[in-house]
Amino acid sequence: MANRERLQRAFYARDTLTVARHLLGQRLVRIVNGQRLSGRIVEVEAYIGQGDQACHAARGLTPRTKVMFGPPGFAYVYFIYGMHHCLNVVTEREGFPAAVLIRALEPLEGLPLMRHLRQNRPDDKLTNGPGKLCQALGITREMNSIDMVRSDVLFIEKETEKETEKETPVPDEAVQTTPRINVRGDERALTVPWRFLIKESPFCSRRSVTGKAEHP
DNA sequence: GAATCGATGGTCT
DNA sequence: GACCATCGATTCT
Repeated sequence: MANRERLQRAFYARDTLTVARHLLGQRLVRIVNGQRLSGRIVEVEAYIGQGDQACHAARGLTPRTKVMFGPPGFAYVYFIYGMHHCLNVVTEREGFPAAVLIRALEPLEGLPLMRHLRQNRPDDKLTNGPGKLCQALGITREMNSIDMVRSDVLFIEKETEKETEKETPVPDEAVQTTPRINVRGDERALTVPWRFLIKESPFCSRRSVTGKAEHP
């Protein structure tokens, strides 16, 4: 297999919505004991600055949110509900707290180990949620503040479409945006369409938001 | 399919 | 002591 190109600092050092949109289709890679575990990113959410009440950094710099105020391309991993971890990638310039939460993957490499880490749940439920994908890839708080541009254990590889050498492997027609899942805050935080997903992917955490289920 | 609820511990007031 | 960017089981329609 050819060596894939990794996403560089400049990719992350942009407007958070742009980064979120273009993370769709890219490949998240985790190396465990020399083994590759990876998945295609199919769902993300943007958390942007102190004006965003749903953003952990809304209340300013604390020990926990410190990474979000740092340079782009670093991992922000937090522990929640006493049992789950969630993975973000820091975006924008140093000093401006923002990040993209990785919410779901389509499993690509290392399925046997992922199944083991996920107690043999069905393949379409291995990584279809932010807590689940961290469990499947063995991502914990120990990886908080890792530089994903330089790390040998956690990084994102560029997926280029063979035919068209566009920046994104996912065309606009395949992308859907919705409000973010399970956030608290003011009206703006609850309604702003900062969740991005690949419409037809069966590996997203949910298909629509409090929406009527279209039934086929 | 949708709504409800318990588990469980770090973070911040 | 309240809150929580979740998950999975249970209990409904």
